[in-house]
Amino acid sequence: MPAKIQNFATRKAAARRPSGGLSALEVEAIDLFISFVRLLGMPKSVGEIYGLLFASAEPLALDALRHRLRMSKGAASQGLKVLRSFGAVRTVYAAGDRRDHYVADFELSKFASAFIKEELQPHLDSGAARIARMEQHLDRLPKDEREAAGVRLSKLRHWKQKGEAMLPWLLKFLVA
Amino acid sequence: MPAKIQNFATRKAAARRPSGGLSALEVEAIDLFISFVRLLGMPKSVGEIYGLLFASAEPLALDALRHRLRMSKGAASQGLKVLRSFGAVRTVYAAGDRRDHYVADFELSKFASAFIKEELQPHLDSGAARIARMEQHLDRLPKDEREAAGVRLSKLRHWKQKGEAMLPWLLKFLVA
DNA sequence: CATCCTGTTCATTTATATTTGAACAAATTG
DNA sequence: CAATTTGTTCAAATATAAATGAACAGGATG
Repeated sequence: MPAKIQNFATRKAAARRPSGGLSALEVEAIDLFISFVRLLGMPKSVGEIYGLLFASAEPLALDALRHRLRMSKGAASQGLKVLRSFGAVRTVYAAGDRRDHYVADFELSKFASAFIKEELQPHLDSGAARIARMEQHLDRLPKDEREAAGVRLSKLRHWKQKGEAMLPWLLKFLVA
Repeated sequence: MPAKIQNFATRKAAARRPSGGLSALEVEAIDLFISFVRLLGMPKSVGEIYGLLFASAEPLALDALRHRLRMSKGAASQGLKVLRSFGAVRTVYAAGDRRDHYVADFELSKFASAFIKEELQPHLDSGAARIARMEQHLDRLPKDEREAAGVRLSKLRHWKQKGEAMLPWLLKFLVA
């Protein structure tokens, strides 16, 4: 019986969907978010899912996403997992339906802070550790090479410091 | 005759190069820059080359890079081309040697502004174009859907504005 | 409690990105 | 100007990332 309602809605909307079940507006949104998530190093499927949820007025279940995006079960499940993990997407209750229905959270900052926490911060940390190790090696260098290497190391420390100074600012800027 | 000098230097330094021709310090620098360039979406080979040049006191020719990094001719040539293209590396004159000798430029901002110019800016531009197209589509939507879609579009405009505001600031911060 | 429904996991397949090396071009040398 | 050196390009090979779909787990449903 819910199937009937869904069929009706689907048929009605189909008139505005030239490209295989997606409206022009949806396609633009999906493209936009694909290129956005790729910039952050995430798989395309994550962008597709978020893009469609962003464009959709109603919450969508995993199966609806699957069918409209022509995407495998696995990719949809994984993509939603990622999006849930940093709160870019959340489930809403749908009476009399035990599937999870998803809506997009509109805060850009969800993506930004996930990226900072999962990508930038770890890189800065491992960079700092490496610089520390390089300082150890410096001591064991013959004095003629030590000076040149020391100049380079101080450059690295300067960059690290800059990166560390930037992160909190960036976060504040994007979340605000 | 230059070959003899190089041989001597190579043999002398070999004592401090446990891992196949590279000193511990060099390996750390290379690792550091590999992860840095990967973050910017560049191939690993670019990080290897820059890392070794960064660590080296003397300018290195393409063949020297090739051999020490055990990298193909093609990859070394391509990598240097990329690095040259945004000024992360430059050639220095070496008397009586017709090969190009490369040194690392120490300005982090070279990477940063290349990334902004080649990645961020184009994404922002294409995003802006897409938002404009979406506004066109909006007009052709039935009025009941237009409102919901309008709210979403205004979110997108807000993000775009934020991105555009951030870029100049970011650039200034990193170049300074 | 057997069956159906929903979603997850993961080995395999497919797609994409990177590297290799041989062919080539250009410049230099004797 | 033939031979050599240096570097580039690009088609093919390789390595890496992502998507697929079948097997599975758990929870609802009758």
